Amino acid sequence: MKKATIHEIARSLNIDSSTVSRALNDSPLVKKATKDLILKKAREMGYKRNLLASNLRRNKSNTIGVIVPRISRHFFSSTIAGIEEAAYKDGFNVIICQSLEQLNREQRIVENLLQNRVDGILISVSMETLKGSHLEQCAVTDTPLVFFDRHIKDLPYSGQVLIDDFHGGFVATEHLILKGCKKIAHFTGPKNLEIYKNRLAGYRSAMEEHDLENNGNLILPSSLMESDGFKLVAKLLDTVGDVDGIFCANDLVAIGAMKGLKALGKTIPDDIAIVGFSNEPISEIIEPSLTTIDQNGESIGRLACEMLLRQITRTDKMIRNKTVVLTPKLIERESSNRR
Amino acid sequence: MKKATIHEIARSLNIDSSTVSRALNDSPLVKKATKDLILKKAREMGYKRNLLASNLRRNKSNTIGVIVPRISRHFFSSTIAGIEEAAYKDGFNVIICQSLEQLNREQRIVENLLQNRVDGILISVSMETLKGSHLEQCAVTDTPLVFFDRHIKDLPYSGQVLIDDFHGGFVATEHLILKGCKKIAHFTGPKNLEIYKNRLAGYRSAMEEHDLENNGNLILPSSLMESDGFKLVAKLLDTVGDVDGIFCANDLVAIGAMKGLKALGKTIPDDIAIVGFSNEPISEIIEPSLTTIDQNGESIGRLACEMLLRQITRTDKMIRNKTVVLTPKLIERESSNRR
DNA sequence: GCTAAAAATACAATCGATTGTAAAAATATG
DNA sequence: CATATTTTTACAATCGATTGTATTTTTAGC
Repeated sequence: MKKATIHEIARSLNIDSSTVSRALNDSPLVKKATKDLILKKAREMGYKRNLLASNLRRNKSNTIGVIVPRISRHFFSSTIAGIEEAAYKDGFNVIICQSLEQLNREQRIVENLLQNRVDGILISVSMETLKGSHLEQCAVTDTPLVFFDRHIKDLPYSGQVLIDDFHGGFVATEHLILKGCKKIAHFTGPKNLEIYKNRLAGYRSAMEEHDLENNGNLILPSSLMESDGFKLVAKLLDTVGDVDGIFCANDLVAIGAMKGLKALGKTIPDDIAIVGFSNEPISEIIEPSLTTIDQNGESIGRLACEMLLRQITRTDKMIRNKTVVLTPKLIERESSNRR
Repeated sequence: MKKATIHEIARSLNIDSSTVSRALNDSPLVKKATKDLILKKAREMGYKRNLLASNLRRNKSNTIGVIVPRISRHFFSSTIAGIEEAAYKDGFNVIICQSLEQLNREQRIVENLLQNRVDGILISVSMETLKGSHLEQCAVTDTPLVFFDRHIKDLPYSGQVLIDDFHGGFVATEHLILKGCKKIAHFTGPKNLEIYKNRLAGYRSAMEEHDLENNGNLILPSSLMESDGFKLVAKLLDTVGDVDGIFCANDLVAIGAMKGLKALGKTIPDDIAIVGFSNEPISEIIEPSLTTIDQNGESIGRLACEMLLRQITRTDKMIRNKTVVLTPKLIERESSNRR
């Protein structure tokens, strides 16, 4: 069977391949009659443009790479939805990759995307990503890079779309305070990630503003797994007896905590009220339903993608180090609804 | 700044680019000393192989495309985990795409993957996919294709890795029967998809084998959304009063049904027992926890990918129309635990 | 030290599409 | 009808890497 390249088409019509190429790209340099002829023949021969060749020649792939820790996390799959929407609108393709929270996977992915000459990269870094040496390659190859949500500092050539985690942490904590909680603990995330540092800072700020104790005993580190939440409540109640509220760095930990508390015979929210973070779908379904902070993943994804596309098709000079911050919002549910 | 191609490296070392290429590919045709020299220079110049050019020339991309309805569905993200594991082992890259249950998106994705010259495609089709005309392109371009889970019939050139949905439906239904249910309804999925037809057939078979009524009133079609389950229970209890068990085609519908039943004042499992399908993580967390059927997504993904890779690197002739069937297993939880 | 064999490198074509420019064909102008 | 102008098509280089073959260099053997 023939391969069906523009050259095959050209040969079979006894014309030049450059004319075929132009016809297939609907160039005004080719007259209507010839175009029709070529298009018909192309269809007939089952022609399929070879994007490798085309991209190589044009030095442009019309493709952006997206790197997230895990596609199964609801927050990330909604950012991806937003990204794909924005990308599709401008005729760009999206390659989705997951680092599975591993730095070495993230490095391999970046390397591969750059080798495949994507036009730009959107990334939400892994928990293991402390610095961006592997991302500097993007600057070297002049590939625009935009962080969303989980970012790292000090990469001046990139843009970022973030949510105001400080505000989220503040609002979550203050909500518990307003519900009457006096001794509120915080289960935090990996301390190398800015977002968790900021949620923690928001917690601290709210506690201080209301003159509540927030010492080390009340702040327990987790690695964001459900099992962490389960174990941490036991530890917490062991060291600090009279906790009446917990703000968790994400919903999974919050759910683990709820299960742990139930196992310890505590009732939610009356003994201890809980607030999570992320508004995972499960937070609405469990019982009691979980009060949480919604981040609007789709907007984040859309905005990040739009920013990236602006850099790719930059009319003006490179827009460096631009930051957009979105404000998350509290979703009140039963887990904090104290009488 | 220079582009850093093999030609740049060659020029700066005053040797030929073919030698550089061979050195970078660790060919035995280049002696150690030159290799070292070239590698050093390449690193120094920040060389990055252009995979577009390489793949074009080699006519091979070392990449497979994966198409799933939605990456956020737990079952699919676990198949993807299995796929990536198997692909990585053989040095293949994976491009993940989601059809979002839309045929036209699925078509665009297939087209794009083929244009990008992936070495093979793994697909679990959308709900709208009734026939495989867009997939026939794979045969035309000689691109191996393997279905997993959601497949369509009559595409003889492809392989498939399925689960025994008939058995799953049978086991789920029989479980309810053994738990003492007499009038069991089934909320089914889109009837164009084989898997839902098979689950339904399994349900029917179990009911018949135990001489239980299974007429049309008991079989209600859903489009697999939580909201469907919620609405369907009301409808069901309206038309058929004394239902005491429901087997749902997936977990989401089951959860909707549970919520609907609670809203109607029914208790689970005592008034009505429920069984879902898929073992989504949420099924373990809700209360009562949901009895369901586990499909072992990771194995499916791994096996499908291995089958595809075998076709890509086919030693023997094309293995066509091979089918592997996995047996799903029942996970007993509270939603069916009648006294 | 000289030829034969082996090792290392250079040359050149190729993958498929794109694109600037030259050439040819069609049309317009006087 | 001859020339100028415009349209259409052909030629040829290019993107960056790979690879079969030819050539040169090195090593071996005597």
